[in-house]
Amino acid sequence: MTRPRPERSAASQLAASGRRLTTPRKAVLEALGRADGPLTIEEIWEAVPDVGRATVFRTVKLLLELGLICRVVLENGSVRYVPATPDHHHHFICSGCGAVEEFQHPPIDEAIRTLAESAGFELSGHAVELYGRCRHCRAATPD
Amino acid sequence: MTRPRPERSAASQLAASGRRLTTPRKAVLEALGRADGPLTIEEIWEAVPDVGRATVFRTVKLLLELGLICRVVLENGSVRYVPATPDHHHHFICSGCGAVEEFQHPPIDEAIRTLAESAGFELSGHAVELYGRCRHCRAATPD
DNA sequence: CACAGTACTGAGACCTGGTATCATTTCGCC
DNA sequence: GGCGAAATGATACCAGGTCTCAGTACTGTG
Repeated sequence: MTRPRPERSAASQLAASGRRLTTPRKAVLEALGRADGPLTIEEIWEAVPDVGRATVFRTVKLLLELGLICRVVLENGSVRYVPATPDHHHHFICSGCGAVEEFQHPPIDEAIRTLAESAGFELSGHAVELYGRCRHCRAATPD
Repeated sequence: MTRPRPERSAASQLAASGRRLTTPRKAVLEALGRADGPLTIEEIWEAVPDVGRATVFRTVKLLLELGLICRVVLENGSVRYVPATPDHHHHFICSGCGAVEEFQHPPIDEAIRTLAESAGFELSGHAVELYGRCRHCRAATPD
């Protein structure tokens, strides 16, 4: 098996700060991996019986800090979570099916950097979220 | 007086949908205008005595819908509000002083449009927020 | 293996931001 | 002035999230 296993990096990332990859943590990570869309905390909790609500919150917070999962803010302000690719990326959120696609697009980052520089800002981070309808939903119900 | 008064447009915008520019609404709008940074709901409420909490929430929601104010999501997820310019714009949020600057930068929008098109997305909207330190704060405490 | 120390957990109380309800008030218009 | 719609304030309520705490699981050291 040469395929990288997510647990592997999760475990080592946690270990690096004296944390452990426990059963509940593994379960939350797997639940997010199984899902075919972003989940709310509530949905994660339902997908993970035998794990307390507080633990789900704690775990999600921890995984966020470690960059193992990613918070997605929908257009209406509600938040959901998806497993993250470690690289810098942005999200496209489909209002039809709720799917979230990650994308990278250097021109956007480049434009942002240029702007910040010319305005004298020192960037520490940025968030870009796109809202609309994906190929699938457009094909299903074209205007 | 040729200078456009915000109340003017607010009143007409409201009237367009059968709404009224009442005392509490004017007060909320003015409180946001007086502030030199984005306010939380709580701060708005404190700045506006004699207005009920529920009314503040209702008013903010309404003003948002009308585009008269703008929601700003901070890096930690908390939300604040600033009076909006009616044009499409993005935000730069300073982690030092909390100031929010609006900016327009066509290259960013252009890059986003290009990306969406090539991926087959139908865009309905997008959010871009930049986080970092502004000129002032950099000057005050340079690294 | 025993033991000590730390990380972690579940249950539930709690806190906080926001909404729903409803009787009352305000405003625009006739 | 009087009518009806819009708006309001008080308050009860709900949901998302945190805190506390007693107990459990794991790690490593002798």
